[in-house]
Amino acid sequence: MQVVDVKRQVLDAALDIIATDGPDRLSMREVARRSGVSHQAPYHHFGDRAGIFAAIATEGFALLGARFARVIGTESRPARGCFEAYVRTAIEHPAHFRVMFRRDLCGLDTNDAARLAADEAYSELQRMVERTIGLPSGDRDAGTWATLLWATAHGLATLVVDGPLETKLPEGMDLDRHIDDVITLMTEMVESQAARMGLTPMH
Amino acid sequence: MQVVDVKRQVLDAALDIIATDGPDRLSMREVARRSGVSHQAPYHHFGDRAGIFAAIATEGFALLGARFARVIGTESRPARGCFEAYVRTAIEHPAHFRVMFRRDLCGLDTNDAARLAADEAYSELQRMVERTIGLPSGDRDAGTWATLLWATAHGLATLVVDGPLETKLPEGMDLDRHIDDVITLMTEMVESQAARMGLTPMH
DNA sequence: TCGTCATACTTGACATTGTCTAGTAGCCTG
DNA sequence: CAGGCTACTAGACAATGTCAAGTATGACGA
Repeated sequence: MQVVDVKRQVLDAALDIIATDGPDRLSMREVARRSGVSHQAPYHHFGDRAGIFAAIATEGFALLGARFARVIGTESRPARGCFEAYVRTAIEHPAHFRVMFRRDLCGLDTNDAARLAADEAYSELQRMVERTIGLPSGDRDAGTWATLLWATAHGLATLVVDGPLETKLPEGMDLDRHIDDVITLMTEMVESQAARMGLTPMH
Repeated sequence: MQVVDVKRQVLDAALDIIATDGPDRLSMREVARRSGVSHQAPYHHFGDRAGIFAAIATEGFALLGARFARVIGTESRPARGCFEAYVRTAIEHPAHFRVMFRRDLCGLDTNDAARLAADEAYSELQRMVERTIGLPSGDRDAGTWATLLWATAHGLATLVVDGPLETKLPEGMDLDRHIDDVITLMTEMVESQAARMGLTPMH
């Protein structure tokens, strides 16, 4: 029996480094040092550097997917819920978010677990879009809508997490409020455009 | 007189590495090797690793700014032109784009030249938004619109350049065509929403 | 013509890194 | 108690970012 869960501890140390210094500054030896184990212990659990990032990405996609699932169950306006889930996950778990879409870091092309988790979250997203827009997934336009909503949510989350938005904020303006305004505007547009196109989103 | 412009050559070698292997795999010694100079020559021109990234970011923002300026002069529907300029710059200069918004890489907070170029491009973007939406820059909503359009363009460009979009494409669908569809949909929505709000975008 | 000074490099050294190889200590199963 | 598995530790290696110190070349003022 182990006194502590080394694997979890290594992961948390990694998340800590990523959150403060960025993923590029993460070194295997540093996480080992912070976890109080030898410089090879992390390799045992994660294989290599990319393995740690893959594990973090997997965890991140699980968080996002769970949030989506919750929204589908409760939210009366899925478009709003969709945006909020995406952006809030990014804000609450910036270290995860910074890694999740970086294929170069976590070897998303070769790591099956990470790709599977990403696919899972994307399916959830697509289901949200179908609900929001009222188009069957087979429809050609469904893909266009999905990409548009995904791009907006992803762009907003990226701009917030990476920082450029904060510096461009009109003075005296609260960031959370601003994000809320943007989401509201987009939601309004999406809903009335869908209505104009004769689609029947479930409210 | 130098036979070749070492600085330019180093920059091109760096761009080449970034485009094929990603920014994280860029090593100072490798660019030096490819440029046929000593491992310290790049340091002379760029100070440190972040200096190379900052130079690339500066170049990227200049490219983007120039494209924006051109659109403002010619395009009759600025919203469309804005999106296309952003996304096409990203597609045509993926190595630049991958670096431009990575503060952690290029030390955007400390490097004045890079920040200046970014601000310049952002001002251009803001001017585009004002033209598109027909709101004076002082208006509280102008900031909301600016962020929304920026986020959508940025998200779309990111999803394209980083790859996830291509793998999620409906089968038999052309990527360029798909991007065009997404931009068309968003442009339509933006224009009719602006009209509904009683704004007078210049066409 | 000479000394000075800046520019554009080169060479050498050092600590730190990712990762390979080779262990070892404890536990479970037969 | 033998054999094998898990969870590590220890040592070594090439490659990296960067500091420090050198050198060659050209411009410029006295």
